Order: sequence, then C-alpha cells, then structure tokens
Amino acid sequence: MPPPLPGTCISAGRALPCSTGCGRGSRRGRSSCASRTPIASAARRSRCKPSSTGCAGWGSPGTRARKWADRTRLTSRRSAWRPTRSTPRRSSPGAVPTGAIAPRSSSTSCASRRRARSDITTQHKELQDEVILRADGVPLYNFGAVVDDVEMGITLVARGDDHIVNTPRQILMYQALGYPVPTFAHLPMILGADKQRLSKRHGAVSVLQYRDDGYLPGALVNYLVRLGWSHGDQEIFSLQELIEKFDWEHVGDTAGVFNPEKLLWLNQQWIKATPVPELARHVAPLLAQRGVQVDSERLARVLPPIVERAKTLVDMAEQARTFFEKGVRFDEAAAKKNLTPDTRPLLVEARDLVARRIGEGPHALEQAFRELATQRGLGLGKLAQPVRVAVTGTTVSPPLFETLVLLGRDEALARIDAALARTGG
RNA sequence: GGCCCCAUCGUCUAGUGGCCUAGGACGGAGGCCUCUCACGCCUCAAACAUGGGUUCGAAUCCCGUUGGGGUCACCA
Repeated sequence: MPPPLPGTCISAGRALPCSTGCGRGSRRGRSSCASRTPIASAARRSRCKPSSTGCAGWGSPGTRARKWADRTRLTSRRSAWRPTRSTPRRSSPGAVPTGAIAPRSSSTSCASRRRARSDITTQHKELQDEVILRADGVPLYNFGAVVDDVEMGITLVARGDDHIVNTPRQILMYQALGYPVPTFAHLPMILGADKQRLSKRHGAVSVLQYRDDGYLPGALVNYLVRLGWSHGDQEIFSLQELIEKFDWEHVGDTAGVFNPEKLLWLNQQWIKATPVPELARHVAPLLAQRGVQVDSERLARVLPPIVERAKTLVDMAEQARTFFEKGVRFDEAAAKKNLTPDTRPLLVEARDLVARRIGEGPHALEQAFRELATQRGLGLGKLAQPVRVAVTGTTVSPPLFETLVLLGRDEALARIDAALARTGG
C-alpha cells in the first residue's frame, strides 16, 4: 500500500495517525448502535456552489469548512510529515489524528427511499479514515457538505443513489460535530439513452438548453418527477399538484432511462393546457431571437391555431413568424406541384373570393370556398391546397381560412398575387 | 474484486398475497375524423430475468443464481 498522503483526516476507528495507516488493521468487532433516520417529508436537496450567486452572507463553503476544522480542533497537531518541494508552501497541517468519532466495531444506518422504510447499514470496518481537509487546507466534499448543510439548517438531504456510500461518513461527521443528523433519502438515478448514468460529467445537458429548445419549465419538471415517482396512472401534473401529491412512499427503486420522446409529448400537453397569454410571453423572445419583433396582442391572436400542432415553443415560433413577415418563401417542391398552369384559374377565383369575403371571418370564407369547389366539381381539398401553398409557401399549415383571416386582406392578396406570378400563365 | 443498491411491455410505470388470462402512458402498427398537418377517438402487437422455497393461493414474501448499477480519490 502506498504511504498515505498527508492531510487532515478523521478516523473511522480508534484514534490513529492517518499517516501511519489510516486506521487500517485496527480492531474490528460486531455491531449495534445503528442510528436510524426515517424519511419524513419531501424536499429536494439544494446546495450553493462556491462560484454561484445567491450565497451572499454565507461565505464560501470552503472558507467556512476550514474555520470549522480549526474551531473543532480537527487540525490541532502536526505529524512527522514535512512539506516537500512538490507540495504547496501553504500546506501546513499535515496528518492529524483526530480522536475516535465512531468505534470501528459499530455500524451506521441511513434510510434509503424504498417505501420510506428501508435502512442501509454500513459496517464501520468497511469505512476508511476520512480525509476532511487537503494538505493545503482546502476542505473536501463530504466535510464541506456537512458544514454547509449544518449552517443552512438543512433537515432533509435527498440525492441520487450514487451518494449512498457517502451517507454513513456524513452521519458520522454530524455526530462527531454534535449536530442533529438530518433525514437522508436517496432517489434512483437517471440514465441516458445508452443506459449509462446521466450526470454532470456524462451526457447531461444544461437545463437552459431545454429552455432554448422550447420546453416549458413545468413540463420538464413534470417529466423529471415522473421519472422515479408515480401517482397511479396520472401522467400530467401541475406544479401545485406535484407539491401536494409527491410522496416518498411512491418513489421507485430502479434507475430510469431519460426518454426524450415522452418529454416532447408531455411538453405538447403542457402547451395545450397553458393559457395563450402565457405562451405568448414564452414565444415572443424566441421570435425576437429570429429577428421578428411582435406585439403581444397580435401574437396572442395568432397562437391559438398553432397550439394544436406544436410540440415545442420553438415549433410555435417557427409557425408564428409567417404572420409577422411580408411575403413568403416558397418550398420549391410544393410550389412546383401546386402552383401550375392547371391550378391558375382556381387561384384566380380564390383570390377574388378572398378579396370580397375575407372580412366576414373564417367560417363565411370556408363556406364560400366550399360552394366554389362544388361548382367546379371538386373536393374542397383540391381548391384549398393550392391556396395554402400560395399563402404559406408550404403544404402544411394551420387551417387555411383562419390563416387567411389572420394574415389580413392585404397580405393574403399580395401572397396570392406572388404565387400567381409563378404559375407560368 | 470488497461493500452496497436494483430487477414488470423497447421506455416511464401501476401493482404492498386472491380484484392480474398483469392496468396506464410514451413510442410502434392499423383505422376513424378531415381543406393540409396536427389534435382527438378506436383497435392491435408488446413485460412479471431465472431456480428453489413459504402459502389453499405469489408479479407481490424468503433464499440462491444470473444480469445491471453505484462506490471504493487530499474529485464532487
């Protein structure tokens, strides 16, 4: 075994200088003294990162943990270790025995999730001495986390399954420091499509990416919560419902694979259930990003027919922009098929109809188109499709007559004229 | 490898001993609706890893096996 690096550590067993073996090989024995921490309520673990904002007044976790180490005399003695050229000059404490904080012969239990009642017991002989400060005085994660949480008065620590092994170490630190041990709960992890765990170090995407991709915040939360928790057959939850209904009793045991398709579907459901003015607030910035400035009132009128055929806010922005722009870019294939000498007479008649009847609203316009189609012995589709291409440039759009009305008389006629110019007649 | 966690349709899951010839949702296939595309509606395919126990009865409880995952840092 390589000689342990100098640093400050606490012994998981009896008091032993960690520079001489980190407590390995000392007595072991049977058991008891398991502390149990039943899971009580729902809350997500939150932690301020040193670099993050919003921690004003707390100081950095690093600084605080270091102070604590001093205050609790965890760094009080010097060992035989001496700095070498390769170690930073500031590093001074060296290895220090800290006194036994838990007999090696016992075990520590923490509650996992699982019906809120299964405990995981760790034999202390499985634990290594815990280094809490690096040789240069920088506190390490498990110690920093405990100090941080004590200072913030955290009572429930809920995190991924991958933290299970950290839990007994942290419980021991709370006990050594004389602070009440919070409730610990562990949630199943989230796996990527490759079934590998999703983490900030593998495969994860910034949540902001989902915003940019047009997902409603509530939809993302809804999806993520359902991944690992369930409430009967219900799939769609408002944030309020989530708060009211979430319970540890129904948190699952198995890691879940992140399924983008289902997120997409859920986002669509959320879009359909979100009031138009609110959707407009989300879509406006996306349109602005595309160089389209809109007024919210008009946007709110344009959105309803789009809601039904959008899975994301980005879809909505893309579909909405045509209502704010002059003219249209024709999809060549669509134009080639629908704007032909054959359809020209139809388009001319349709133009006339639009010019005369558009002020009567979509229903009257549709009625007029149906009558015209019947007179020509055609189905409505034969007449509507060329007009759709003329007015939107594509074969896919919201209902034609609503589209025409939303466009307004001038713009609709201008687009039909532009299309007519392409029919080669 | 040690320790720990986990195991129902492709995926998310319901299921807490009889209500299960296993239910819902996403995705897939087919159909209806229809001015296009969607939405919506209907139908279909699709799962209890495996071997033992316990029990009148097991997807559910116990043990083993197999498989997957986590963790074994002066990273977080």
